[in-house]
Amino acid sequence: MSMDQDLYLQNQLCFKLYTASRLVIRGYQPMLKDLGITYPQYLVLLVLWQANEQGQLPLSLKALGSRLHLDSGTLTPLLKRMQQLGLLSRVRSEQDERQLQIALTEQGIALAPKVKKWRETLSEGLACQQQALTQMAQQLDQFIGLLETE
Amino acid sequence: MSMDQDLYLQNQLCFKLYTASRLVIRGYQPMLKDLGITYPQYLVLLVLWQANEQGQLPLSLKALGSRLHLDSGTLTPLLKRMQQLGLLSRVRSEQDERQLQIALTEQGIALAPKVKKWRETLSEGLACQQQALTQMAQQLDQFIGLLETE
DNA sequence: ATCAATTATATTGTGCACAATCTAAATGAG
DNA sequence: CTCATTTAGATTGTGCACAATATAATTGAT
Repeated sequence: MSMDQDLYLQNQLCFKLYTASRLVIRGYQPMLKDLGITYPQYLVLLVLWQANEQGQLPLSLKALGSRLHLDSGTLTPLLKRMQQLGLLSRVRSEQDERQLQIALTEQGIALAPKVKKWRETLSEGLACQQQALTQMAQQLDQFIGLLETE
Repeated sequence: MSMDQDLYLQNQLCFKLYTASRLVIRGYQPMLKDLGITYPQYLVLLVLWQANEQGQLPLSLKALGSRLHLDSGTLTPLLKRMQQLGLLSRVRSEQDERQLQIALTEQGIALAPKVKKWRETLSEGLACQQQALTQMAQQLDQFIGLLETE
């Protein structure tokens, strides 16, 4: 009847990641509610804001998906909802009609400064832990790197 | 037009957590497919296996939910599916009819040794990184602690 | 004892994730 | 050129997450 502690929930790295991720997303809810978007939609905007600043818009759905590690089954309906909200445009490429070109609208661009203000608030609660957070972020980068290349 | 790098996707701890979590879950798919369950169902089994070993079964839905940080909206349908699979039982408490008592069936108990075997395979790929993983696990524990008590 | 408040779970509705499959456009070897 | 192959997205179906609300059992103050 004995089972060793390999199978205890609290010893599982996968569970820690899953929990930490969900709790962090919960922390974003006040901001997301204010912006009228969801968390994955916020991640899409982060990609598009950076691409916009670097003159890389429009971005194909595939390019967006590879940055987020999400496929068309997830992104197609998500991007349609964001289009409905007026945050982005979805247009077929003329050179290659298979490709869907995603670009920001003025309304989508206009959310960036709001997020900047919210982030100043968000970070206060964790500011004292800055060094630990930086270290964890580095380790997560290494870890994700391992998983990506497998 | 300049936006500083606070809003770059790859600088967001939240995105790293979200990605790492999803990629790890993908790594579990071969095992989960073999067992015929999903990842959240696997986490439920981890809780129940440990509770069983410690003589704590049955567990109320609330007790299960507090360990997993999940509420009844998620767990009620999930546990019904696991009941359909024959992995656990759902019975109302006689002392307090509001409570739903969850217990393992023989079939649910029988999956544990299969998981043990799969875990030996899974860990091989990451074994060389053991120290880094342990350190990250500790940091995630601290981090989750911060988020839980807020 | 009674009823307002609390507690445990269920239900409803929205939005991801993701596997599996489908469609249509582009490519490339012959 | 032509047809098999590849590629980009869309679609379908299942199963979470979670907010909001509903329901029914229990508790507690009076």
